[in-house]
Amino acid sequence: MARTTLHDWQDSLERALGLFWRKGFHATSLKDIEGALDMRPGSIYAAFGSKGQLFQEALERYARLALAELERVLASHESPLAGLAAYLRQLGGLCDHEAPSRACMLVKSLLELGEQERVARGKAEALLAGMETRFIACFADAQEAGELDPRLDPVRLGRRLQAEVMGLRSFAQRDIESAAVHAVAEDMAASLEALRSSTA
Amino acid sequence: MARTTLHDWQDSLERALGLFWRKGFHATSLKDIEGALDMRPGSIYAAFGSKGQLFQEALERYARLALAELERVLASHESPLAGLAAYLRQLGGLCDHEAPSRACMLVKSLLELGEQERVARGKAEALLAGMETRFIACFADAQEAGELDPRLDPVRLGRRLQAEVMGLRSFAQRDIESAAVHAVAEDMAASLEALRSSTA
DNA sequence: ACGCAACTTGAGTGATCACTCAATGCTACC
DNA sequence: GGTAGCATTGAGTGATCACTCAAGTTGCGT
Repeated sequence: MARTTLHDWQDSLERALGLFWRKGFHATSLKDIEGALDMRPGSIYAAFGSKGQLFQEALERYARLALAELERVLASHESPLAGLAAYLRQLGGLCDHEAPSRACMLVKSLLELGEQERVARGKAEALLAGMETRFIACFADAQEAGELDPRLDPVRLGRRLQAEVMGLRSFAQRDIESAAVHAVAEDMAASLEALRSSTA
Repeated sequence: MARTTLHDWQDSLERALGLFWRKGFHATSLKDIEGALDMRPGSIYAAFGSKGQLFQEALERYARLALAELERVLASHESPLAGLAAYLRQLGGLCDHEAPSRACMLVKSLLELGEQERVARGKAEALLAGMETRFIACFADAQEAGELDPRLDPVRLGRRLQAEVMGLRSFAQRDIESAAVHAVAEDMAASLEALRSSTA
């Protein structure tokens, strides 16, 4: 029939994700994307539609990976609270690994995008809501397991945890010693563990 | 001698601050600024030098106002810990007032600016460090007043508080019910108050 | 071997970007 | 009232923006 595609869609998306995560939406130009994907404008538009649509695909991929990582950490711990605490402690190591940015791409997008980019902004909001939902489910699970006082509100705890993660990762974006980030993460994790019922 | 200035420098800066706070650095164009200040490019450049310098002036003004507000709340409470808790609870009302943005402009800038805007980014970092310093001083004061266990580390507590404020305000930027933000703020404030020494 | 169709190219689109500067307007002083 | 001199104007600068499309390239079915 026809010529085979030269570029792998997933791989191109991965490269674009790195760019957008590091530089944000507005500061990333099509020139940057052309360079990172080694593609010319025509191919990019044929594959992804527009800069905005490419950004949205990148957002979704980011959120999928972030949720998968959370699931991985949760699965490797015996209880929901222990899993969440481990997740926080792992975030304490943000400064120690190379990544496009230490801040959460969803938060960066939430703070950067305005009315002009309504659709992408809405996507970021929805993906953050998804993370919140997962956090809430963890606390509900902890209650079912008798790990958490049943009088506490999982929704409230989930939202607080999301705010703490947002704050921790934004704090890590500062030009600061790795130890400071580890310490903040440790304190947050300890607070979480302090919720554990003494009867559990 | 000469013609008197038509525009008030402080007032112009205030308008620019509102724009930058709401839309961020990249999404704010000189056209936007011309409109908000009712000034033509020549006047803007004569008064502020460049878009980047105007942004930096706005950042500094923002930080000065934010610090002043913190001082105001602290002064109106009898103890450092009570003041900080009140500050957090006040942030819970972010959704209830009209403001350019519910998120902190320093955090928005920290997450948005890259290597291209190194100077402005550095300024945002320095101003955040100033806020951190003030938080730390509060905890040190609380220890001197016997309000806080002297074995705790004020630096560590100050950083954790900054991360929580960053997170709370970023969370408030979500399209969410005001009550949810109030609840997160209340929980953070309660955690802070739980630090109070039983002997105080 | 060939021709079609899908993929890729890259010069070019108009719009908008931050910014400049010669001309003009205005006021304070003489 | 004249004028010295700063404030202001706004059309215009080259660069860059996101994006298009006709032409070229290539692999697959026949």
